[in-house]
Amino acid sequence: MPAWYSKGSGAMARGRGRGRWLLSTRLLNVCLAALCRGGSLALAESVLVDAIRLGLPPDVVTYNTLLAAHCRAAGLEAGLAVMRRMREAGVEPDAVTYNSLIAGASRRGLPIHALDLFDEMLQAGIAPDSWSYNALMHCLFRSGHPEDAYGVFADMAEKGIAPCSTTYNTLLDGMFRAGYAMNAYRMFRYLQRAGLPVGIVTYNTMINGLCRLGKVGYARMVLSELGRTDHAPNVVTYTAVMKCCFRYGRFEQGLDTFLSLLDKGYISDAFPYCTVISAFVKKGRMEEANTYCDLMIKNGSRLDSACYNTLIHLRCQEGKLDDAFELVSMMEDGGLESDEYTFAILVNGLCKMGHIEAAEKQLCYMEMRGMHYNVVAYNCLVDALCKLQEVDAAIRLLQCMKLKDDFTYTSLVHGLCRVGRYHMASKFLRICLREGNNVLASAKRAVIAGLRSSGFKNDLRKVRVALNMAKLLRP
DNA sequence: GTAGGGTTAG
Repeated sequence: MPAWYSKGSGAMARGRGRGRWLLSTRLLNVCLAALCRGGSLALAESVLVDAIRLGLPPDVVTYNTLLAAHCRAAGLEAGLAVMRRMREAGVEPDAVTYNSLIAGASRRGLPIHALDLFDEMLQAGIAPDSWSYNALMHCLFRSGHPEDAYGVFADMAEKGIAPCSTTYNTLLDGMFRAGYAMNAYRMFRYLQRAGLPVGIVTYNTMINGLCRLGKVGYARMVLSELGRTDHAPNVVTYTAVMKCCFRYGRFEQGLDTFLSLLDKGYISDAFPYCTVISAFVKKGRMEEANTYCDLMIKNGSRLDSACYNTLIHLRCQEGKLDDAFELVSMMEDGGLESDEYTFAILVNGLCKMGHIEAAEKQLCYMEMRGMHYNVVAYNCLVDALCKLQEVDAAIRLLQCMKLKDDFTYTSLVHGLCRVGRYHMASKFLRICLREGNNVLASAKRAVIAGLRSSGFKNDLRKVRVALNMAKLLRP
């Protein structure tokens, strides 16, 4: 050992040594974070292998970075695999590790997993921070458990963890999703009055929530209020506005919004492209949809599963099923999972091309993969059977569906009316109303007109009573 | 490492 090293300054030298390692691990982490952000996960993994080979020790931040990226790209399982790897390497998970996993569970709509992870965290003696509570609350709201989400908020207050702007924004978003638009609106006003944090995310949450629930007048008001503040509207604001235009039949206005974003170079990711592509697909303007697909790909931002779903939907609607399935393989080979949207899009595409058996197989495959019950995919098949006048097959399918909604019954009621089975249609309409569901006004009109023309007076009376009852009971 | 915008069916 050289004299300068041992000469009374061992601690300092070791300290300096440790400092050097810290710096290098930090550099490694920065490098991995950049690679993960750019979507080069495989490269990030190989950099980690090289670092370990060079004797550079990865720390908890290294693993947390990789874990978050894997979780985002391939789901919770992939994140859990990284946690196992870090434990094997002797690095113990911390609050950040668990927060990322809970966020991963949230993205996949897995509230039970999120709750289990939160418990596991407590068991391991890792104190949850405000991010843990925010992520858990977010997961519960998004998966349709608003009461439990409020419970988490109360728990947070009880533990003395101060809510931050994210907490309030998550609450606002959750209220909208649970259908409590007015409560959200009141809370927004309360935040303003009380001087609590109200930023661009808050405004965007309000505008989007109001638009989604059809309260376009209120949304306009909040948007013009935003114009009078110091907060600049951003690409998120405009994407929400665009979507609202498309939804309420103002196609040209939506397209103009998109084009001005494009013109000013504001489009930094694929979100606005997906909105405008699917609006073109809905209009049947496939050529323009393809033009913007090319632009989106050329734009160079990483394509995630929602982008792939948009492209797959376009191919399906063009009748190019082989290309659509090719895209599914491409996304899965790239480490992205197909999700409930992918399956609904495929089932819909198969039905549209008349491949009913293949659509049924796709539904079975979905169950085999252990995916969540997919009401949209089932509705596509119900609708296709009705359109083919196979209403008995549609009824059989409906009877084994775990969950039915307005779409299910609208398709069936329309289908039954189309083949002149008005008595059966009125029966299902009443079942639907009794279950708290509803059908489109056009379906109600079809049943009433049919019953009237074929002289089913008793059924007509029962349907009218049921419709009036439902109207009284609805908020 | 958490919050806001995008993708499916009548």
